Amino acid sequence: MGNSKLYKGSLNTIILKLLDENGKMYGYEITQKVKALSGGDLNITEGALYPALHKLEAEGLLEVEVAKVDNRLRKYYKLTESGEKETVNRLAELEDFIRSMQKLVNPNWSID
Amino acid sequence: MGNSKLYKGSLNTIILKLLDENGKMYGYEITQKVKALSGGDLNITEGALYPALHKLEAEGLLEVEVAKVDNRLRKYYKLTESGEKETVNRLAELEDFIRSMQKLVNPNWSID
DNA sequence: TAAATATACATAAATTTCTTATGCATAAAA
DNA sequence: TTTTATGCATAAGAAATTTATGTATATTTA
Repeated sequence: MGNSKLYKGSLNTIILKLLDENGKMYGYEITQKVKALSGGDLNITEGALYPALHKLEAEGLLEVEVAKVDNRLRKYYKLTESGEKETVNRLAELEDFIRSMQKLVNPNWSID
Repeated sequence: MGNSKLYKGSLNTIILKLLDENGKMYGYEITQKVKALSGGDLNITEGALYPALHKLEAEGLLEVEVAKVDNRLRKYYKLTESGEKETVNRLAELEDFIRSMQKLVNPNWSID
């Protein structure tokens, strides 16, 4: 990411969850969505995003569908069945992480 | 860490906050404290902890005091003045991260 | 009492994940 | 017509970690 607001490892979880919500998305679309949802706060760099997408695909969590729109290439990614299961795990891990951090660094925080 | 529950970058924040709460701690004590507070969920590996402590010290955020207890060496770390200020910043960043993840992956979570 | 575990530090090699810097190409806007 | 936006990609380097060791003393267990 362009700034220091995200912890390493969280990018994959973001990608998986966005795909889970939106069915299918292409790389550039993901960067814009993250920027929009975070109010311009978070910038996913291409150097981080594309390798991450390729790796998730190599792991069998995503599958690709190439399309040509306005004479420009797009690679639509969507979750595989295995990817959907893994998304559930990753989100649970994120919740665990947040709860752990809550206990460790701030007993005043909590998750609803 | 020995598990996949922690996002990279969070270790420093954990160390700073624990020292802020407990005044002074030594490395092994930190690993045990994290294990206890997380219910055995989180394991800080020595390979991650000691280099992190050395780096925080080199940055001037921690200072060391060596002690010998039961004929065994202990290195007590505590926050410097600069370390106390930085702890506030790191905790704020962690809050920002959690709020960002909340918006991105689960609109149902919130921080009190 | 010998062996295993706990306490306590440390570092080095490899891996993962990210940033920064490029590169290519087309479309739209200034 | 030059800049910005759209859209992909990779390579070099940095940062934080894992995994694998190494050393040493104290305590527990078989």
